[in-house]
Amino acid sequence: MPKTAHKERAPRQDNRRSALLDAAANQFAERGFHATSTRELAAAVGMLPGSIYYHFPSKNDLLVAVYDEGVRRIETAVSHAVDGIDDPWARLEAACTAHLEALLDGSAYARVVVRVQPGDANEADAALIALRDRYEALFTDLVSALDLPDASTRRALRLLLLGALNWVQHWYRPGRDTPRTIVRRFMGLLARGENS
Amino acid sequence: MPKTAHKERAPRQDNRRSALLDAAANQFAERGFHATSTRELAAAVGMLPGSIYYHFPSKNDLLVAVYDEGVRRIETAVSHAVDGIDDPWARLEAACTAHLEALLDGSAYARVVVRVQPGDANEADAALIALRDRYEALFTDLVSALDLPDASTRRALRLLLLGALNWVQHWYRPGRDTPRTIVRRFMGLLARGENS
DNA sequence: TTATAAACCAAGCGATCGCTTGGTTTAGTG
DNA sequence: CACTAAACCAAGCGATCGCTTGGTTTATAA
Repeated sequence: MPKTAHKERAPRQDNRRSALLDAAANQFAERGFHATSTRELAAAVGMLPGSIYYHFPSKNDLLVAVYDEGVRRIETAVSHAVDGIDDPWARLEAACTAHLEALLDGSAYARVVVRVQPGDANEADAALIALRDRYEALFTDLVSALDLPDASTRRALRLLLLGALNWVQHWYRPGRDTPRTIVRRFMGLLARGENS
Repeated sequence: MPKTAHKERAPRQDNRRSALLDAAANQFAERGFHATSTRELAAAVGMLPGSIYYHFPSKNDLLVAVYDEGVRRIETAVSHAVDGIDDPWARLEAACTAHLEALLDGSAYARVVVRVQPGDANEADAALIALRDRYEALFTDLVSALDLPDASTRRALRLLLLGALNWVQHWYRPGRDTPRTIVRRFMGLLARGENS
């Protein structure tokens, strides 16, 4: 007996799942995961608290969804930024600028990736770490294209840069330096082999 | 009429305030501020939840006390580390190593300073930021002793280093590199004027 | 030894937490 | 139009939250 051909119906247009995801990104980025309640999120999109659980099985899963989208957006921005550039150092600088712009000018999704720390969502930690590792592999490639002496130096440069960049949101003030000039200053501090 | 000479009695020896502070430092460092409940803290030192409020007026104030102690310990470690060293770059490197050792090998107090972010404790934010600024002024001095072209370069170096160092706890694994070698690699990546 | 304040205990208050359950409305499909 | 599943609402459950209040024990100074 043939299994019934079960056609899945498409989502409706008044679906507020994306609005809910946006609200979660904003709240998680600004107030942190634990400080944000499901009732606040529901109120932000004009629905009742229980309705959240039609779209996501738990608050943890909602965080993972936001985090995933955040990683995806940064990856996209960085990939586009380095596209068409040949010089390895110029590629790295373009990537850093895109990374920083995503964190500072960009959407709240990107900020969640940096703000939420391991341990904030106990059971979802593995998923978050895997996502972050996937993104940082992109930087591993960019650094490996440079002319550096050994692997430990490449690793140190990658971690130095990512750390410095992710920390910027702790002291950044919108009116002052742009992401571009910040990255330019940071790169100017580095010793590029025999200095260009 | 003379005001009654009111002699304040000294604290008793079985005072568990410091044990409570230690427990708070550990929990805040490992699980974050919001994820730690006052009941957990009380249980960790073997007292009842309400007894906390004899020592501290609120959970926020407890955080500020831990944070203050954390800043104090890092300041002490860094000050001792640079003591007796003359060369400005060597002083900066020693300071970075001490800073990193405090974060990684050191007590949980130091980790709280880096883990807890603005917005985690709404009303105590100002106090936390003031404490962190006080500490970072120490680095401002160290960097200003270097022979660097202008103020923006000094500022960039300070923020680059502090960012990279504070981010280390996200990827550090105790078995591998020591704080000393990590700092040495970081400093090796920097362009020191006309390279020594 | 006695008075006093330090250092807690015991019990619980009101609020809020994440989440569940059963029903209702509504948009899309045949 | 009839039907079905998507997308919610309405109401509240049990648990946990930070914190309070009134009483009890105990170390210390006089």
